[in-house]
Amino acid sequence: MSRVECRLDGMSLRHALLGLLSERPASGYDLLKLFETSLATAWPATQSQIYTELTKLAGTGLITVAAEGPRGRKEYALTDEGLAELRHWLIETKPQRNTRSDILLRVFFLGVLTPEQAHGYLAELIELSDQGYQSLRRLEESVDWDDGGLSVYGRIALEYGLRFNAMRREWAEWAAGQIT
Amino acid sequence: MSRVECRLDGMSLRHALLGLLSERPASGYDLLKLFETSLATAWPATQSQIYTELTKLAGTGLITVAAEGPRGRKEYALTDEGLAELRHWLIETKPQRNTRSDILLRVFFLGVLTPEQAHGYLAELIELSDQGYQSLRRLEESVDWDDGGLSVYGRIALEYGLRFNAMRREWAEWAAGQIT
DNA sequence: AGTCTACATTCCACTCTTGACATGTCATTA
DNA sequence: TAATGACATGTCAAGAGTGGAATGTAGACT
Repeated sequence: MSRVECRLDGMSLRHALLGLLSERPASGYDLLKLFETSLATAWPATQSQIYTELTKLAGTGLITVAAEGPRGRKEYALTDEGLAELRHWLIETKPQRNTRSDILLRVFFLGVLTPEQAHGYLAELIELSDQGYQSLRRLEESVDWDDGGLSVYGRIALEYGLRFNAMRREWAEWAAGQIT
Repeated sequence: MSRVECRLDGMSLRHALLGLLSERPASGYDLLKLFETSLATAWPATQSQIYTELTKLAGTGLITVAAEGPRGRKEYALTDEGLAELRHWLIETKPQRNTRSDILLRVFFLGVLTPEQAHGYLAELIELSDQGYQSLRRLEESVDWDDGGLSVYGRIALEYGLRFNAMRREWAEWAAGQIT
């Protein structure tokens, strides 16, 4: 009740799991698959990370083991406390952390390469952006957009990815033109 | 010479430092300031991280203490080995790591909020993007673009930031329209 | 009956990153 | 001369994230 929880800024993985469980109960394995498909672009996570965090979340009562299945399968479900925590995370305006981009970081130092090599790097970026764009288009076609609550906002997140890749491609083309 | 260096994927901070030192020698303090200004958008780093990494880099011979100054100031300079490592990092096509974005992650779960609250979140994003854009515009005006090698590619990186923030603003406005 | 694939979890060792704490010096200016 | 602010470095604990190894079960197909 009156526990003093010194909530830190990070812990987005925790909230990603709560968010996915807010839709429907799922096992660690299910969640891993969901991360690989829907959340991969926003917040990639590995198997070991997910299972570790699930154990912690169950320990603090934000989720519970709702059912046990065939192969030692544990199906987790969100508790009321967990939903409250998820809402808190979404509403309480946590100043969002700066994103890191090693792609952009490299750009700063392209001056140590020859112009040809720099062009090569930008060409790679263009290809990468194209691939990202195409892969999202394929995802768009394969997903059933009449699904759950994730579908509305999942579609919005996907649009972000499309626009981002398009933007990056155009920028890289422009940048290539800037290098004599 | 024939050391077998099992280079891992990450360690971008290391290369960010090598990159900055490729321009001119600098102290930890100088580098901290450079991170705050030029590299802040691409790869934020804290003081403790920078000093720790500088010590490590000096230990492995990628940089050296070129001079000592007034207040225990140690001026580091890139060695030939360090330059080689920087070039290696830039050229050897390391598949770039996925970026994490808690901003985008939240979007997936806006369904647990009311439409009004979701609109509120998107409005925050619009404001954030505007602020980012304006702040980069101000940086653009304050920087001497006839400076060193960083200026050409620094300008290109800055353009990336401008386009990114503009894209995100437009996307958030579009997204707000998608929510009934 | 044997084999293969998908399902399913746990543990470990390591690096990266953050945020705070701790310490001290030089130059300016009030 | 005393205070202040910019300069300058170092250390530590804890959380976040990576990558791999180890283990085993259920179902489907041959």
